[in-house]
Amino acid sequence: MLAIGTLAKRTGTKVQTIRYYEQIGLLPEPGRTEGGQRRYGDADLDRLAFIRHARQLGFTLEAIRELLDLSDNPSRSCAEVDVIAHRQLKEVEARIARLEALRKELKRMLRECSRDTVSDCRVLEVLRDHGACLADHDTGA
Amino acid sequence: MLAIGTLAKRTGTKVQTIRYYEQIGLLPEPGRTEGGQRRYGDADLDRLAFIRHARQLGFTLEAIRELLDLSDNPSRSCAEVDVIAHRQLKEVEARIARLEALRKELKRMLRECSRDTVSDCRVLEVLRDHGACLADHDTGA
DNA sequence: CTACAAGCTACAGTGGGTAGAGGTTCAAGC
DNA sequence: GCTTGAACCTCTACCCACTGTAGCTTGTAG
Repeated sequence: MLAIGTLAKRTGTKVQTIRYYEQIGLLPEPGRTEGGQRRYGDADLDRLAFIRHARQLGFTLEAIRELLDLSDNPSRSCAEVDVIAHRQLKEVEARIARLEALRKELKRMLRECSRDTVSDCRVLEVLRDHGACLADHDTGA
Repeated sequence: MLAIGTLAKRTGTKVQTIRYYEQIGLLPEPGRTEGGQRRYGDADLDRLAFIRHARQLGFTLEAIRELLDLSDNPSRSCAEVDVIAHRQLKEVEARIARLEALRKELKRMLRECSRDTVSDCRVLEVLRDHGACLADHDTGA
């Protein structure tokens, strides 16, 4: 049986984060020593490793909750997992597209900057006047 | 003079967000009607437009605060603005790189999925076992 | 003059944790 | 068996950048 600190080290998680996952019901309540300290088994280790890995791939805790539910029911269709992973892929791709647009505009701003005084700084000018901006980020909320 | 709702519409900002910006000192306290309602002028409109545009480019409110300070002192060196914009560019590029790695791994997972039952789902398998993962995301905290 | 949209303040909640205060327990060394 | 101190416990508050709600007041069009 592992103490919380050992589990933390093994999975590269902060101790507080483990308690947080327990609090929101992502990890089951573990057994306790007589003194009230948490003790974990191998199943907990696996589950936490799964969570951390999914987090590293950018899945939200809600998505991870779904994945864990599916994982606990081995007979259910893999298609449901597929849907979640696809959704995540789409989101990652959307974020990349958005960031690429930002990158482009930032580079353009910097390239055109005369590097003199603020009064004729191209960067500030672009920020002031959206019309001078070529990026296709939306002006709406 | 504009009421807060009009200013909100003109800049594509939520009313609450404008009040929030005032609260944290990003927008100056505007004049008020006798009844206590905020009224804004053109300077406020420009300042808020600047803030929103910088937000769309991913600048943090702290960075925007710095940019606004610089913008208010036209004689200062443009180089300081340059530093902030460069910092932002680096951050955007780092985030893109990270997301590209995630995208690659997600695609690989999905490509290899047999689409049968959960018990032999490749996606879950990869999540379970980091060793099966090719992505170079760090395993540490 | 009345209706009601739009404004006001104050506070709570979001996601995904992180940090600290103040107290208790475990395990190793003597 | 006793002491020490690292690691544990709970509880609360904080981070960013907002967003939403409750309960009330003000402005304006008809």
